[in-house]
Amino acid sequence: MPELPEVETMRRTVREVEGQRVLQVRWVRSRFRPLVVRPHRAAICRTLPGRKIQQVRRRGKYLVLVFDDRSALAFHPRMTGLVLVEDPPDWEHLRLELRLQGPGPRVLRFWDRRGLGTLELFAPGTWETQLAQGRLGPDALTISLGELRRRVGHLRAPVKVALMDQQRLAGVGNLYASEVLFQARVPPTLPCCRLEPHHWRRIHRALRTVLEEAIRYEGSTLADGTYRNALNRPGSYQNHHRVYGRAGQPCPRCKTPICRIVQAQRSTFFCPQCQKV
DNA sequence: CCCCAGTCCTGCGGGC
DNA sequence: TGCCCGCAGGACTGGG
Repeated sequence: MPELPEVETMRRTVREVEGQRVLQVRWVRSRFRPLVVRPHRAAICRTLPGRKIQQVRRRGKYLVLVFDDRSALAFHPRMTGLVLVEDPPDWEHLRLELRLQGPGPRVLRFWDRRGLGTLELFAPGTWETQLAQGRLGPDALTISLGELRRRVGHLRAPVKVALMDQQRLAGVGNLYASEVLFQARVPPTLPCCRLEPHHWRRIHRALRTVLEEAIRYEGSTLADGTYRNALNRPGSYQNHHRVYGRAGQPCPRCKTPICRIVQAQRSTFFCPQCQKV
């Protein structure tokens, strides 16, 4: 579930590790399948100890620790992963601890209940070309209108499905795709290539307003309670969702019941009245 | 290039 | 009470 607003909130709350030095890498064994690590654990154990954490960055849904030798460690939380400097929700799903030295937090943890999250080490000076430019599209928070149209405007895919393609624009997942399209008053099923310029202007504006609003509320913590920022605090944007998870409830704009449909095997929520062509 | 279905994983809640 | 099943979905894979 962590999408751009949740990972950005993680970044802001984990920034106090900047300037700290890594003392030790500790892989936590459990009954669950081991954490997926690229290229492999030995490389991380060899590289990290002694390195100073220079910056904590975010790109799309990835959180990136950039070290003093320009090597970088990217956390990808996927569905249930958390990066924490406080105690985790439980101890049995703790996957990794970095022991830290310095005036700030003593430890940085990666916790993941479902184990879909990944960890990836990048050689010095390579993370931006490999991850940020290679694998991901421009960040959804800062993408320009022209770039948005150039990257998705020609597709026959439904606009909601296209907005979630991380190679085209990075950071929007299932929850915020529905919220953005409601805010933009664009039907989620409309093929990208049938959208008009005014649709793209509204989508571009809604990307900024919805994602920034969600960041202000520190992201969404759904009913399962999983999502927490690095200080183990839940978000509150779930109290401001207009359509996500609200099937059958009245649209906040026109009171028409919100619809739920399935697109690309995922739930989409929208208002059939407000979101018309 | 494009698009779709299947897969990974764990916890939870409904049905019986 | 216990068990089975479906569901949640990000990103990757393989097929057409």
